[in-house]
Amino acid sequence: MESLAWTPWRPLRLHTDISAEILTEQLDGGQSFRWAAQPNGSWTGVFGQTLARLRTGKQGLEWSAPVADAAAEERLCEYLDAEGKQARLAEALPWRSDSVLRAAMAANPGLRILRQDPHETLIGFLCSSNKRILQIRVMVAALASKLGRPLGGGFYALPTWAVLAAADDEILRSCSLGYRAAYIRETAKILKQRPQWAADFAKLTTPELMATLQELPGVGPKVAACVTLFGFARLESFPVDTWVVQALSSAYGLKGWKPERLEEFGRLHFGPAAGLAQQFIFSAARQGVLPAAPALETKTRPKSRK
DNA sequence: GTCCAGGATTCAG
DNA sequence: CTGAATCATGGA
Repeated sequence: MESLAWTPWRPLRLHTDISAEILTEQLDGGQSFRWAAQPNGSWTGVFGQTLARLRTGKQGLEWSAPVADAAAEERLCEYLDAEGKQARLAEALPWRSDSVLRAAMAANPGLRILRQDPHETLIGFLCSSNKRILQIRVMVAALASKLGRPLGGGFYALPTWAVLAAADDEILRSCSLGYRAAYIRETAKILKQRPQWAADFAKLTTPELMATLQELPGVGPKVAACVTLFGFARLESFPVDTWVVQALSSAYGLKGWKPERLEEFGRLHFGPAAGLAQQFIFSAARQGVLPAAPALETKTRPKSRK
């Protein structure tokens, strides 16, 4: 393996500083599947064509990148919302009147949506159906290392649609994709014909973008919502997965609601940054720190405790 | 061996 | 149209 020259660690000034725990939640909490924790506690990952390292030090967030990549810092600032666009959106969420959201935000203060590349987001969530986050990361890592462009140090960018469309069946199968291999393959066949797909899609309104994404094989309502949220920075998009269904059912008392109706509830209740609220609730639910529904709304005896 | 996983698609009613 | 079965794979 070729050795790679890294820049020294340097501070990355964020509008809202984040702790080591929040950094972990952002990089490894199901938004991106491209970051790996190193033994020394730092993170190494790829976003777009950029390879970088991140860690939290005494001065706050610190970064390092291959010395050859002069644009890495600027890309990291965009990726991590260093400017703080989401701080204002988070403040405007209805946490004052919503104790569940307030608890979820308090559990992960400063948590933000990563500003990801559409291509990597679509590949990641095409792999996501019926899989755990850890396994999705393994699948995506295999696609990168077997078919992607080397970035040095044993790291790889994700393969292009053209490469994926032409990839040998054995290679795809060896990535543990299961039935999702067909999703990747068929979507690749379509998108390799239009290299400007991401720029074209970015011009669409969010409802149009959602509908257009769902024309792709393997993209349903939830995957489309994740791609619009994480890959196209549509903060109003509200993905409803199994965790959100469970969380809205138990914490908001919306029992038996179907995903489509829960998505509408999320967008109406949380507003322009519903996707950011969703990420707080998703993370809190996975961490098991989401409060239960108020006793008034539960029909069973309110006093039964374990 | 059984069950389930940041769901989507296909099929039955 | 809605709801259930099916999909391939790995880990608990």
